[in-house]
Amino acid sequence: MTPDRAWFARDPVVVAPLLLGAILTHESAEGRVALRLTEVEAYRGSDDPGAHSFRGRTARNATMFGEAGHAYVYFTYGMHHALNVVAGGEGEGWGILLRGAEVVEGAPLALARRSAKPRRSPIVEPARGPGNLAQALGLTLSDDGTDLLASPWSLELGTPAPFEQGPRVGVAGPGGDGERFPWRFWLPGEPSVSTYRAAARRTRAPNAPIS
DNA sequence: CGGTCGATAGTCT
DNA sequence: GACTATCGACCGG
Repeated sequence: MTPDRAWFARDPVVVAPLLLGAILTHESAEGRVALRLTEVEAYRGSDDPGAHSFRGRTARNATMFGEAGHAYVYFTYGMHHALNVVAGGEGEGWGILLRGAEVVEGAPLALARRSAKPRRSPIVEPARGPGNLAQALGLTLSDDGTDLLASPWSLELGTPAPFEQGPRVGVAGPGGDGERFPWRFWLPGEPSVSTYRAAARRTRAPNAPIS
């Protein structure tokens, strides 16, 4: 089944696990890449300190406050893009971060799109982690706002499967008081699911050299 | 394994 | 000026 816009216009905590196993396909002049989603995270708005939309609409997160089913693509850490599907009603700022997927078609293209070529071991999971998933699709900020329910995208839900859930990766929230919600969902036993990491350390050691 | 750290630049205070 | 919805390398056990 191909979900419509109303399907996404719901609470992302409900929608996110339903996306597990879905096939998301992207077609471009370079070729086609199809992903089977294995790991996602739900983000809400004013009640979710871990969400980009927590403090309201800004230029960067504006897409999150728009129509459900569109892509919220952001750039972070000075080098990585990430892909979200906007969920809920307009103005709520809800979304679902796509964190991991099995590349079921177009693996050579997905690997060729990687900027950093492997130094040690060959890449076995081209779309493990949100940065790598976005890179496998060749996404940039120019893709922010694109409609995932229209060409060149297509989406087909999988059959419901058992999933697991736990705290979101790298989320601390303003104030650094840690993750509050178990809104990360994944398919157990999938190699394209990233390993858990808590939010990065926030304080530098006192007397650290300024170099 | 698990912990730690550098890269690198946009965003927000 | 600090932080970041990350990644991969490196190091110690």
